[in-house]
Amino acid sequence: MDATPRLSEQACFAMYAASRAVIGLYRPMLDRLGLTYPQFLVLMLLWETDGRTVSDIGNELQLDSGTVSPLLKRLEAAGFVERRRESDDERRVTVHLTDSGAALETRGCEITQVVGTASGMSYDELIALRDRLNEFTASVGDRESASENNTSE
Amino acid sequence: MDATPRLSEQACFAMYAASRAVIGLYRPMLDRLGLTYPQFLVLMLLWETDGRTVSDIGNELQLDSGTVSPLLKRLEAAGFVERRRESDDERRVTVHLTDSGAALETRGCEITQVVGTASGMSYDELIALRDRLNEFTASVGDRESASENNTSE
DNA sequence: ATTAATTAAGTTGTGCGCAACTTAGTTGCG
DNA sequence: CGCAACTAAGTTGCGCACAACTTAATTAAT
Repeated sequence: MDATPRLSEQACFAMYAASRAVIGLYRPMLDRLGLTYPQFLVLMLLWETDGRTVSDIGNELQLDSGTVSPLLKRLEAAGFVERRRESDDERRVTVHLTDSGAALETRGCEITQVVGTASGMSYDELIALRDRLNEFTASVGDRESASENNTSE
Repeated sequence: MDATPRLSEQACFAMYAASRAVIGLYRPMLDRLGLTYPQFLVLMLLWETDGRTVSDIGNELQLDSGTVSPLLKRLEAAGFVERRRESDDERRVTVHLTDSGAALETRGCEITQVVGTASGMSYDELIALRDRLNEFTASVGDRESASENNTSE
């Protein structure tokens, strides 16, 4: 029972594999828009609320500035967003959709629909799976912040 | 109903976030063994069956040679595995645990136990979640191989 | 007002992950 | 045999992820 667990039995590996599989499904569709999956996630956030700060985007995606900053740089180079230094707090940079970035919204929504269909699950099943994963992430997140320092060697 | 979906409502994002969260939980523990999560996965495969080929490992992890080859190179440099050209088919390279690599098995198993506990889910819940994710991955995998060429533009 | 602590964003370095390509060994078919 | 098709592994290039660090602006605390 407590022998070496098989890789195929691991829920963690299943998450890792599922995550890459779904990104792989998005890839050919996003390629045609000139986007990667993380870039697409940023645009989804901005379609919902434009003008977010870099750190807000990082919090939503659970990514740090070392990932988000260069990603936004590429999104700006591609012409989908603009970055503006805020005058009331010069440390802050807000990110704004360009016309070109805003115009992708319709196509982007279609893509999420297609992916949902390809999952082979019903709407309710997807919701249930999502909620389970979010519980898992929350629980794991607590553990991480709890054991900042004390991984007793 | 068909408005722009919120990021927080997306099952795909939940997978992406959960995958990174669990790898983040593994990280400090694996760090102490001098391993990354993908490297740990390779060792799990070899603990189960030693002497696998590079392509077998790639198939199991669903990773291509562009990812696996340099990963194995680093595992070899770290002294956990050895690679051997097979004499019956000179194209094949088999990967073998060193004593040092084999010795990590006990510690490795402990780590998976700890992560299971940190998930905040029961054994049965984890099994159910894993099965759901594997269904999802399988279904998405079919879609990908099906639409190799015909993403009608 | 001065300065220490904090915060926001960005940079650097390493290791994936994957597409596209290369190299070399094997097989198939005339 | 000769050679095209295939296969296994590896290389290159780019975009994440993340740790560790830097820079610059703000706040707090005297």
